[in-house]
Amino acid sequence: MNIESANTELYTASELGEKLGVSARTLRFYETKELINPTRVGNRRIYNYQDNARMTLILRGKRIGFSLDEIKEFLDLYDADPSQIKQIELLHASVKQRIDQLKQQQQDINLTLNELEDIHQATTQTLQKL
Amino acid sequence: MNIESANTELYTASELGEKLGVSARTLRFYETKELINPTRVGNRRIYNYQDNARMTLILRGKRIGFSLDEIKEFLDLYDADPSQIKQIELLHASVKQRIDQLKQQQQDINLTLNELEDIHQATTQTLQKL
DNA sequence: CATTAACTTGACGTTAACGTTAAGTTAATG
DNA sequence: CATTAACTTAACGTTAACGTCAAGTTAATG
Repeated sequence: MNIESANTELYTASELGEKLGVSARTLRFYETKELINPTRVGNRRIYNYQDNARMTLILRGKRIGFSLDEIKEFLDLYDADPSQIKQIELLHASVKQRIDQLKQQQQDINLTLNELEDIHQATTQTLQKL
Repeated sequence: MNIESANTELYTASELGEKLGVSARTLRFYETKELINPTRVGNRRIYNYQDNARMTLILRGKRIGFSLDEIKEFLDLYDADPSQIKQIELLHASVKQRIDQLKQQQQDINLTLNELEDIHQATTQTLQKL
């Protein structure tokens, strides 16, 4: 990375929380769960660009409906050491499982969306006739 | 509905639970939450085809990541009396909200699926080379 | 430099979604 | 018809994901 693109944005807990729409308590909680690990200056937490990115991933996982434990597994996959064959096989299997689960979820969402859009059309028409 | 298509399949709590992959306790719990309302014979619960269908909807909602309260709202929409204009407007608005939320979720899932499929390809290749 | 605002670590409280006994009731069967 | 298997309600237990004080510490500012 060259000097110009060096990313130096830093946040306190409440600042990052504000930016992401979560409480500072939530950030501390995620830290105890080892989902994030902000730098300390003294004993104050400082969140950098990567912490921000990691939190964004976490929140995406939450919107999908994953538990924090599942999200942690997920993140650990990214961090896993790929030099061990056993590790790769585990990774391979668990990634496959996730993919299948998400595809199931896509189907569920599509079914639900279809029904909701039918209802939406019907109500829209009914309201227009008034 | 004619006689031939009359659906007469009936289940006890544990039977339906077995069929759906949930415990009988879960069915009772959902009943206290007013998500389902099986017929009673004496004080034994009997679940019919419609209870089954309703449960299938509920479980789909859960897979999508909705809370039981959200699912109840959702089901109440289907049951809502569409004769009142105020009701229709409420329905219209809340359905729109759900649709938006589900579309956001689709995006989140697509992003996640793309990343996971990249990983899956990589691990597949690595394992094939051995 | 005194004070306030923002931070820190506990620790207890809360809600959701059930699991798990416990203690009694009913249906089925040898 | 006695017993067992499946049911019932009631009540307490558990885990996840934070919220909410409380009590102390540090940074910023008039």
